[in-house]
Amino acid sequence: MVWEKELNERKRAILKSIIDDYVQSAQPVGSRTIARKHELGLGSATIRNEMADLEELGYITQPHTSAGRIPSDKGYRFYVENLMQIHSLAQEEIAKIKKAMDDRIEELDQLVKRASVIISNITGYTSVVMTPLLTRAIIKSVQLLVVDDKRILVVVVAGGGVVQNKLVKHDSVINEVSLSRLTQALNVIMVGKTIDQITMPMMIELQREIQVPAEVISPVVEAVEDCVRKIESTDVYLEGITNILNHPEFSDLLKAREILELLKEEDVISTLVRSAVHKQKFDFKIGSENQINQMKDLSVITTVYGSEGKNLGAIGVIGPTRMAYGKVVSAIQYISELLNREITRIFGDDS
Amino acid sequence: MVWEKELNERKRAILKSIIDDYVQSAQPVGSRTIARKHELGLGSATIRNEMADLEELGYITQPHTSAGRIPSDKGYRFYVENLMQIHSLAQEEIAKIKKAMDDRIEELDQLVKRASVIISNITGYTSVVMTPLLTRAIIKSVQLLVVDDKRILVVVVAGGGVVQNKLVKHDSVINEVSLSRLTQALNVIMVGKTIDQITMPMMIELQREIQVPAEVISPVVEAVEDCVRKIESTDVYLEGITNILNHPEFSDLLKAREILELLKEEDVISTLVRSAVHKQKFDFKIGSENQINQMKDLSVITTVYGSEGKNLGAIGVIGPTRMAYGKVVSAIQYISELLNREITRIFGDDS
DNA sequence: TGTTAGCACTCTCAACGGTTGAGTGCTAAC
DNA sequence: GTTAGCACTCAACCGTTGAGAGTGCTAACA
Repeated sequence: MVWEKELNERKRAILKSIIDDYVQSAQPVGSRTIARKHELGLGSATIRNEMADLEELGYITQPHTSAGRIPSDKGYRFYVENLMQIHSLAQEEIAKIKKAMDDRIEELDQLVKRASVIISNITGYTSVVMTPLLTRAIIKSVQLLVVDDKRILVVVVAGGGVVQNKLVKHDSVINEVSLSRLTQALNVIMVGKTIDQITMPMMIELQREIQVPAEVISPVVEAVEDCVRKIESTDVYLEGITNILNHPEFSDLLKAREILELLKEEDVISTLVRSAVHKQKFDFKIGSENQINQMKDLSVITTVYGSEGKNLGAIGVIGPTRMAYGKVVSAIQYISELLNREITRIFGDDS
Repeated sequence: MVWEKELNERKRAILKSIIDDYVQSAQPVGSRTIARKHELGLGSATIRNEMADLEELGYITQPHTSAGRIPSDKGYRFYVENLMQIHSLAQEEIAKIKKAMDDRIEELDQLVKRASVIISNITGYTSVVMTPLLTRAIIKSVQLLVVDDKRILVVVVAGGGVVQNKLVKHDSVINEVSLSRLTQALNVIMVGKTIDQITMPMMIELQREIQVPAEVISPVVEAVEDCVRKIESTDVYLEGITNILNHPEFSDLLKAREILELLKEEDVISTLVRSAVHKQKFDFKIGSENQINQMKDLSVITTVYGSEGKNLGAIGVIGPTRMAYGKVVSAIQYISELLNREITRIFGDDS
């Protein structure tokens, strides 16, 4: 915090007033407005002088001469680090969240998606969530179920009780007995291991020992791999994309569309959120701090979630730089805590 | 078709020209434009007279005096029923579709969603799809897998190889043997039946016979019911919602947002599409033919899909009334045929 | 030395009014 | 029945203008 010295109490108060006002009104805020609305006990001329200083220091800018001031990215940055008030959620909001989180969801992915929906609803911005990152999942059990004579359902259960399944189609005739033998053999080989601990020789061995045609074994093994891949993979979801349109900075349709197109680019959002998972606690990316040029008017706030000190993913919101940071932070905080509790509940005593 | 008598060849040609032009340009089209662009061998004054007639008959309207004409809903209706040309897709479009449909998907829901994505891509409109309606699904097998000592995975396979699973949590200790006994008993009761053929007495009987605590049985049975419900339930998905913004009629942000809000209302879309499933072939809902007031500038084109003469659901597009009907119809037709083929493949010889 | 009132100046925005151009309806001639 | 010609209408464009908000600067005051 090099800047801290730079700004005395009064400048801070004024900067805070400017930002609070601007966030609320979306209009450049002038000296008179501040003198009137916020009780700083100062005349507008004094504030004018201070504002000139703040502008020189780069915390605020003027869209044009004779307009009020708006915060710069640097201003917002200072705000979130030093000035922002995190007012706790309103009682009715808490009730709303609790209600939405009410039904017990046992699946991890469903759970985080639900949390994302709630954040989007409460904040009125677009929320973003990364599904749990379960690297090197340990296989706990593999099951094969006969669906019909042409199809087998492969079910893989991994550590933490995460389940994936996949249908495989084959053209051989296969009876229950040999299938259950295959199931057993697969379990012997795979249980307790991660997918990359399972080597080719093992599979060849398997193929040799079991009297099941290769046309069945190889798609089944592939399906197991697929399932593990799905378990280990993380996706990034956005909720409430159209909330973007609710904010006047995007009332220009061209801009709005540009943003919407951008948000559809999975990988952009993905890298954005993924970087957050290594941080602790809250991570702010304000305006041009996002490398991407089209995002220079957007901010991303994320926090990590997980269980027992282990980060599993990140969750947060995307909105205009002119965002109600305090409110958003408190919402994310509250919901991510609920989420953590739920994850601990279902993930529980498990590795 | 009462109207058919109303319009002679020339009026039809002019109406078609107006619509074709307007769909392409989004501008009211004047008599001179038609006289020039389309070779009808008529002067603009003649066309002017005919247009006056067409207006009186309600096929076209004038946004204001001294502007060109735009088609009315009645005009579009006549167009799709009598005038529209269905030009087959371009070679590259076919290639694109084939490529996108390339990977074999075995899950029904995934498949129709994929088809929806393709339609949205090809047409540039928002596509809508209703997932397969499998009423009174016949249970083909129920499996219970131990995930860990607190959780059981319930897997239900229904007719057509549709699979659903659900995790259930319980607090009892239960061993493999009694679980497999429960599995067997469940199968004896349920296989070959629909969910509403399974009665309370059966379950009580089950509970009495098997030495498995009620704390386990009842959540398991509930989970089975849940799975069946999920199998039988249909959802409606939209793809490419933001495509709406690509059309000038929604360049008014207020209008655009209204539409986007509307499309978020699941039940609106749901009832819209659901009504289509009882039709045969294509169904057009043009502008105010949609009962909902906010949809008076939107058209919905749907067709049914299914396997072997059995309708499973509907798929189509939502776009502005000023839509390239011909192109959309050909795209939907082509893709739904592909979809039908795939469904027949995976659904196959099954009830 | 810090604060403030006053004033001239700047810039946006909305309203106004004239002009342009596309398109119509009507009439009269072919 | 068809068409050329003409007067008329109306939205869109554009430059002008005045109001309003806000600034920077200066001079006076505590």
